[in-house]
Amino acid sequence: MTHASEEARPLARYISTTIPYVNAAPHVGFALELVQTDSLARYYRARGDQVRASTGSDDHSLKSVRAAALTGESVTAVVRRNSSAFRAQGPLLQARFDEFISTSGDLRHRPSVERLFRACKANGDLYRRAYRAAYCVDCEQFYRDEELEQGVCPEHGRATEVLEEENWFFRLSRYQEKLAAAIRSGTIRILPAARRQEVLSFVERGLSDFSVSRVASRAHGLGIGVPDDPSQVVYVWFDALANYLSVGGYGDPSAPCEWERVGRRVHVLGKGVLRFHAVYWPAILLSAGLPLPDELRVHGYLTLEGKKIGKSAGNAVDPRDLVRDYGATALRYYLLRHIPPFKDADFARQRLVEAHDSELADELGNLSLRVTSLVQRHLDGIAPALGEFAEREQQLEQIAAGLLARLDRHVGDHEFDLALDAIWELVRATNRYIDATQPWQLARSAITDAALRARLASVLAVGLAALHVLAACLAAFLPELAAKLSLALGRAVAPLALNSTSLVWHAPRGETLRPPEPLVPRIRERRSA
RNA sequence: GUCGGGAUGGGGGAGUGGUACCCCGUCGGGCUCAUAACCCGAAGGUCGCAGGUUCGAAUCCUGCUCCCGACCCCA
Repeated sequence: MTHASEEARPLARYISTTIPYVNAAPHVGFALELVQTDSLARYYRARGDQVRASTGSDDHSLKSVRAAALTGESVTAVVRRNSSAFRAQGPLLQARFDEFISTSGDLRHRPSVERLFRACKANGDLYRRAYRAAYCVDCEQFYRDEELEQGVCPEHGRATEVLEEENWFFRLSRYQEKLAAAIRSGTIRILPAARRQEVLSFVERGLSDFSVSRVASRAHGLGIGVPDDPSQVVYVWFDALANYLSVGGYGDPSAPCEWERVGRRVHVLGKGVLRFHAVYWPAILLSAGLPLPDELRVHGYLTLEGKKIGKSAGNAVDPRDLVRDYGATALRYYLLRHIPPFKDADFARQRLVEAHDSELADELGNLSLRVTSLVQRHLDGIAPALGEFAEREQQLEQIAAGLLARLDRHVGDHEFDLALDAIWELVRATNRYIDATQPWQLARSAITDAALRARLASVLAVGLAALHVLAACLAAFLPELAAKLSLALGRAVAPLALNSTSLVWHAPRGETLRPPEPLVPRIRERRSA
């Protein structure tokens, strides 16, 4: 056995969320992105890939300055508080990230931004240019003429003044052809296809250079200084996008960073920041001589009970409240199965509760309980071995065995709703199988009939095998529930590997089941008559 | 204004050429192992409107109506 080749498996996937501004606490919209991204990461880990999943916070936005001004806090206090609130989102939602990049707090970030800036500059893509535009002192930002109402700031209704300053600009125009080609060819795969078209037509309409720095004196101490030009700070978007490099150690030039080594680079993002990820970011990477992202998965936005959500709109619901009221599993389930992955949709608590109760509790939870109860009562709680497969068993086996290919396809296409639909076909088929075989009837005659006794054991073994398959499949999406199901079936941990969904593969092995109890208690008790 | 998305039975969603599908809800039945859960069946849709292509369209084309979004920022 050679020693040198015994390296760790190569990193197959880097998967990221965007890093949100921290001018306010997190809301459900970002929870959607976290849960989608986490499910993706967990799924590929279960399939045997080495995965690095990252999230973080963008601490250098001037919006935080305004948020602080409103409450009278210091900017650093606002940033620190909200950044840690975002950091807590992962554990809250059972979303497991390997990295959390805080752009102000993570020591790897600044050198990464600096190196990226220098790389673009060395390639001749950064230049200084005068910028002259209307400026609102209250907003502390520039406006284009068409955004103003007769020279008056739309936010504050006060007259703007014309200001001129020098900024660094990025030669985006130079990359138009390469970007168009990369997007058209699928080198950068953009999901859904409609978003790809959108970006493509934007690129083909012509790209103009964009500013990548601001005057430092107006930055309120936020941001990263432009290398060799202390009068400027790096523009917040250039800064924020670089977080995807910081994760992999790009700031340290002594070794190739992960971004360069990883098999696939996958970004999950909201439609509002598509342009930054599909145009500016790839152009910056091209300039710096770094590989392009491989996939951009663009989700839609949520409304909340029909109303627009916004960190600034004030109606944001704290995901902590949702988890407190319904549990992380219910929230994840609703977001994954009932929010279409790419489209705008309405988040409605009532539908969350209905989905949880009828699908998780009634269909899946009850299935688990009825099977384990039968095993407990008639087989002393010891999982029996599989017997001969007749037609019914073969039908169920077919559904189970075909599941993995469907999951691969749907997760590959970011269709979490369809992935869960596919899993639920097995849930429903297994309920039907139990109804059709009527193990409780078999048990009645089994006392005197050895053949029926064997048949009973076999039926319940099939039921248990199906539950094991379900636990394995659900681990990526509902990790806590999957673990609980595994435990109920007598296996200590949730299955990590998802190599097969065949019932035979997952056949019980004599485990001693736990005393049966409801797997998923209903949120809303249904008690009538 | 420019660009884009959507309109499917009471509610929410699938469905890009071949008898319209899933979940909830409603009604009826079965079962009784189970969280009054599970299973079966039924009612309910001219798939926004009008044309067109086609042997055949929710699905392709044209026009129209309505809703929403993006174009400054936003997950």
